[in-house]
Amino acid sequence: MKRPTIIDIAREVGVSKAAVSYALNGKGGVSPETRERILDVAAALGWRASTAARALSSDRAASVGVVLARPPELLGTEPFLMRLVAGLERTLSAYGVSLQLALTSDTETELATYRQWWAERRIDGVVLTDLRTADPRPGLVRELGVPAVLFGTAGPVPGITALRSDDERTARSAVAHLVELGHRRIAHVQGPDNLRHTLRRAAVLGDTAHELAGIELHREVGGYTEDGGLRATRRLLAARPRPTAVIYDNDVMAVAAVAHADELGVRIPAELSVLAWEDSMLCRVVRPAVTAFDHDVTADGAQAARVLLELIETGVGVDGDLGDRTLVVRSSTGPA
Amino acid sequence: MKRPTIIDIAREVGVSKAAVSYALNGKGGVSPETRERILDVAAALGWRASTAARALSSDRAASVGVVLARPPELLGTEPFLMRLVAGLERTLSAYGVSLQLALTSDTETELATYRQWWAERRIDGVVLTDLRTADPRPGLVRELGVPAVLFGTAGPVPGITALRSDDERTARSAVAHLVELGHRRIAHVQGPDNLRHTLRRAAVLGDTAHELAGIELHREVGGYTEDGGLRATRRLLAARPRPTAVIYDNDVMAVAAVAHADELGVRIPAELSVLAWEDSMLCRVVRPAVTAFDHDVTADGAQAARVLLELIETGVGVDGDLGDRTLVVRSSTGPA
DNA sequence: CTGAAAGCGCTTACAG
DNA sequence: CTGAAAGCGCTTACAG
Repeated sequence: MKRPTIIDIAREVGVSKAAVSYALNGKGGVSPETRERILDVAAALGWRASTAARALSSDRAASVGVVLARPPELLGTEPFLMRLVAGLERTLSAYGVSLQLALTSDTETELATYRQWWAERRIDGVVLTDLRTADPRPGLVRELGVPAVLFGTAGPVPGITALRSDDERTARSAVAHLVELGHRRIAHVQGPDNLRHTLRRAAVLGDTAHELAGIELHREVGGYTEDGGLRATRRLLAARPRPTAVIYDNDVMAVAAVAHADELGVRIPAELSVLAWEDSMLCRVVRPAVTAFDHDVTADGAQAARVLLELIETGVGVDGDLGDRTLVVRSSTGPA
Repeated sequence: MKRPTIIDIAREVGVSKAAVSYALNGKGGVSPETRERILDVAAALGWRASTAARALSSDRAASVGVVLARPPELLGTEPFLMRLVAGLERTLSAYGVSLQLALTSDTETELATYRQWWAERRIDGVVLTDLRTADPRPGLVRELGVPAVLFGTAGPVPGITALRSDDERTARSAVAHLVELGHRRIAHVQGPDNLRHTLRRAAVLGDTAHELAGIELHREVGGYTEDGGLRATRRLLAARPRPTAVIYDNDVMAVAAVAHADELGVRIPAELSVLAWEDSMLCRVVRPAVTAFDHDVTADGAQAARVLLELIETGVGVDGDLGDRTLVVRSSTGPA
């Protein structure tokens, strides 16, 4: 019941608590035999360093924070988020670092959370996702001096460690697939307009379509939600000439379109091919099943964790590249 | 950059740091004017108590832990988990308590995590989900003295605070719906055999079926996964006489059956009615859409957080009841 | 009502 | 290689 401290160990072994601390942390200043006895006693007592005490004296919280900023209705729906968290947590826990998780839907709260965590010395660093246009967060973490890793950016970000995702490659793969099927009127239903990577994708898709087939992309904003995706689809189906294929920025919007094809008055894929930027069980269970990009989110999360831990440890962050996406062709895409 | 401490405040205001501490914590021993000046200065400096220091002196980590023990492939798929986390986190953060999250797939690691968190004084309490048969966790938290709340039990658990879910009510609603449609051969595809609530549901469903229609339930173990659900469905379709309706313990298994009805060689609902114990977007987007039980997971999570915080604060935990489930009838259930 | 002091459990220069 | 000591930033009895 009473949790043991290094004083208990010191008493048991008959040395000073400093010696115990040195031994436990693998530093010099203790003879090999003494060290071994100390480690034995510590193990026997089930001792583990109090994070509070360690944090106070070494200024390390042994904890890393993530804020997921998503509208509540999407939190349970997008499998992506939980997989990312899983990847982060697995790696962090292997290094004895714990994960603090917060969920918010507005930027105000998110910023306040970072400030609070840092001021309370709860965390040693953060992972930032979903970089927005005019995003206040990079500025904030720079101001506070919080070690931060940006997850999934288009390119390097001044002063912050970034993990890039190769949107050009994905865009090329998506457009090539549709163009090969004969599509020339292609639309893109994007996520929220204030997310940088969604704008980036729109730009890259536009360029690629132009390059590969000399065509312009029709663009609609869907905002990631079922409802937004549905409304965007209605708008683009009303356009003349009407697109014959759509690239959706996530699984939720693409699947919403497929599930409501009847009400939308469109046959998929006969009249409209549907492709999703993100795969999940949703894409697999609707009919027709949705052609989508698979990728190893958990591995990406693990990489983010490693880069952040290194940044915290050494003070220098190394930019990296997230894993590539692979197109899984299913029945929702067909000849134009 | 330099994070302010109570010493900075004390110096600024011209009082002792004890006075600052009293004022900040709303205790007596400080005159109203002094208190106000202290609070003003603290706010101006952006001061927040170091959780490490506070934890060390008051033995409170201001943090609560949750371990989600699920096979990796289910982590991103079951929306339930993220919603539960969301409910917990919202409430905790309102009280300045943070959430430590760990994801594991085996009991060993899970137990080790609780031990470690407690030994390191990282948490003040835990929420336990998915109580298993012969579950070692209640014994462990009792042994360690960790305040714990059990989420979703059938009844009270000796020595631990429990939040009950009314499975009788849900079972009655499910069976009544199917019986009214004329079904007499009903099957139950349950979750993993080692989960106590899944066994409990099986028992309660069996009793209810007997009571309402004088029938026996066919039982299969599906294990919550797509694949397990599919295999269980194959088995029960091979039975003679064959069931005409199935109650699945979660959305994933029910939806897997609907999505693969063709391969299974069964028409839903004409030949087989399908009902899911848990609702999600998955149930809404497959065709036919799946009749399922909706409930407010986020509210349940919030309740768990409140009960746990109270237990930590006062030392006494008050058992409670989770919210009820409502049957959302869709197209996957029809006349026998 | 207020202040000086000890203590929470570690880490880490600093002398021996 | 080892030990005594200060310090991290709070809280809280304990005297005044």
